[in-house]
Amino acid sequence: MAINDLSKDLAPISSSTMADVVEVRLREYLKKKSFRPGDALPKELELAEALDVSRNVLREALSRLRMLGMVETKKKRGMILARPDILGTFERVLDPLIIDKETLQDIFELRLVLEMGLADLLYIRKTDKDIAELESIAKKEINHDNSFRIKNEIAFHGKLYEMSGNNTLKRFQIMLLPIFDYVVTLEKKPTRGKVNHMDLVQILKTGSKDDFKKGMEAHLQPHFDRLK
Amino acid sequence: MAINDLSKDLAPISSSTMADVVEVRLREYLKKKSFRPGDALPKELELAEALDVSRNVLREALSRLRMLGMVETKKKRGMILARPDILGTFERVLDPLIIDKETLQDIFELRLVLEMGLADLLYIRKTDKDIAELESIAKKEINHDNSFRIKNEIAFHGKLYEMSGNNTLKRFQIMLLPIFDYVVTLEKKPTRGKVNHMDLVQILKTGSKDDFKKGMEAHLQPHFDRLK
DNA sequence: ACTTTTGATATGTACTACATAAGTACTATA
DNA sequence: TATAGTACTTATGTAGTACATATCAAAAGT
Repeated sequence: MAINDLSKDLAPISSSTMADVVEVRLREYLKKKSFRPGDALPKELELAEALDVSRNVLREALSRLRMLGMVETKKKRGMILARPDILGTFERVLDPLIIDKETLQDIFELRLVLEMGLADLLYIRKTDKDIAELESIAKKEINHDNSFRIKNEIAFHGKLYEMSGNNTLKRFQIMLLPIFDYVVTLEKKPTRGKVNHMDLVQILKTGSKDDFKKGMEAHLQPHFDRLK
Repeated sequence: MAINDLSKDLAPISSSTMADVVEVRLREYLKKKSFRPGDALPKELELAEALDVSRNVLREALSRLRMLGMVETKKKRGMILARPDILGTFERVLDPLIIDKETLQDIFELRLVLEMGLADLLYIRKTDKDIAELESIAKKEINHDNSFRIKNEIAFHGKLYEMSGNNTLKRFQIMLLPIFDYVVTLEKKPTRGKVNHMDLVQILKTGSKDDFKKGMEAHLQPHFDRLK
């Protein structure tokens, strides 16, 4: 970790290419001029000239901003500022095979934290219709083989996030899921909490928020037991 | 006219540029060949030729992967696969001024969820030393003006995340903080829960995990009250 | 007044050329 | 023989030119 910090502090000296600089400068420029989404930006040639770089370099920087969704370009109309999809960029680097072991573990824990903290939103926003849907999901997992149960596990918890009424949160957890599964399958022991999905549904129907928190804790207990 | 409208509806098919395609192809390629971080990649010219695009286009795509930290390049050595910093990319688009209102609200809630779910990790990993540090932070906020209290608020909750022993989580919340503050300051009413920081420290010292969860809930209650 | 055509223009793509840094091989000297 | 130094090679970084393509705008024709 100390090494990590060090490399972060010292790296930029050699690693700053023109495209890197231009990317930063452009970002500063967009912020400073406080463009609003939809506003038109100067032409490539004007920007390149103003920054005193080739159009090539400028386009490499623009390509990054385009990927992030910060700008959009059309053939004649030019460039306009756009709203980046904050999770879309995240998704691109979320590959279990690339992420280092510590971070994988961190993400595994992160999802546990989310799951545990979900109760408050749930009890503010849950509806009878939601609970009915959740119940039908939970019912399906009875009398099915293991591979089905995994899919259903995803559906169940996904529905929980959906019930939170927070779309960003839901998308976030969907992205985290492969990582979570990856870590879970690394440890081969099949985990089964004392509280199952149907129990949780029952609590949601008639129980208090505290009941649900305790239920979820019991449901996830096998995962927590592995932490140290 | 109907045909015209139709073509408008169907247009987006061709809206991907070469750089977009190459970016995807490269990512697939890296995945398929299951390169490990540190492995050397083919030269730009070879890649460009294989993909049948100009070096320009290839470099625009590479520029994106470089930004994400997926590849690193050195002058003669060529390119190597690297570990992307999954949060670094996130940070780039996390600007309250760009994000739309709904997402801002989502992120606000996301942080509340994290905060509420933190207890389990905390009670697995907290140490006396941590608690002592947390207490000293909490003590400082007595007899100070409001601007100081905000800074201290950040320090206190930051320390909580640190105590979770999850570095990714801590960095994540640091990035979320400006958004959180932004939303909080939008609603001008100064919020103050029934449980303050010193109370939370006391609970951490002598109370149970459940006590802490209830304490945190009371601490954040003013925020939850605003949700609907 | 409406449609068609034409022209202007900004981005997308390709190609060339050279600078620069970094590895490699070869040579000279102790 | 070992070492240091030098020249060469090579891959990326940057600049510049040229042309394709799509789209907006205005002129032209009905």
